[in-house]
Amino acid sequence: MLGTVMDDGVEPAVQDIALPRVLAALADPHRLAAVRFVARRGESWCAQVIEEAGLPMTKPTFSHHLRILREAGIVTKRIQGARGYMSLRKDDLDQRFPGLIDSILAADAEPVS
Amino acid sequence: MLGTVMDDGVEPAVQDIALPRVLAALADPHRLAAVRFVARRGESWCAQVIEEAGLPMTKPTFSHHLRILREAGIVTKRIQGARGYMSLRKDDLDQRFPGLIDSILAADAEPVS
DNA sequence: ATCGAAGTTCGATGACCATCGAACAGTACA
DNA sequence: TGTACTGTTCGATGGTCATCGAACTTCGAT
Repeated sequence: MLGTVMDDGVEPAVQDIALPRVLAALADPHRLAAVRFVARRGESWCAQVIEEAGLPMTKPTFSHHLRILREAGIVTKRIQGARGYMSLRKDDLDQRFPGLIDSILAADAEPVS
Repeated sequence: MLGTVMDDGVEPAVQDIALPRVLAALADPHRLAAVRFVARRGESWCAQVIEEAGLPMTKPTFSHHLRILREAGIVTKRIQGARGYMSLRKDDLDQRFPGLIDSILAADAEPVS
């Protein structure tokens, strides 16, 4: 059925992923760097992304960005123990917007300020 | 040479087109609708885009959006007579980010509010 | 139970942005 | 030479966003 929401109402279903929201989410260099990181390294937890991707921000700020990426339908979150693991929804994005994520990830990564 | 600016210093050279700026420019539904219009109809002047694309905004606001699209390297402007004609920089965008524009334009267009 | 670690939520703040009306600068035409 | 049209520039305004510190919750380990 259309319009179905996920468990906690944050992550949209595949058919509800909206292009402007995806583009807005990826337009932020820090969020783009985070997405690049999980695309290359696979499922990662928050502190790992912040540190190893070199994101110049605190945990509250990253939590804010994570929410935007989830609400856009770009990443999904899985909780295990005390950690929250995030991963790229590649199949869903490919189904909704074929070629979009690949062309974005193929672009040269700019250094995060 | 790298870093070269265009005639009026607004439109970037091909190698200076930056991905976050392109994504931010296309993240606005009104700008995306304008880009879709010129991609489908070819070179068009401002009043034509506003009216025929059904953009709910005044001329000053469209001029603002046009500037952002030009600064992002998405469209170019040509002045003839009293009119300013805008067109999509498809070849430059394809060279810089292969497949990006095609995947965006291939997505279903959402009605402009 | 206690302590530390992982993330989230909650204001608050400063910056940026979309929007408009008014005024302006060109161009075309009568 | 006016007159009408095209589009830009200039404040001003209301809204959204990225950022942080502080406080909180949950989990794991001691």
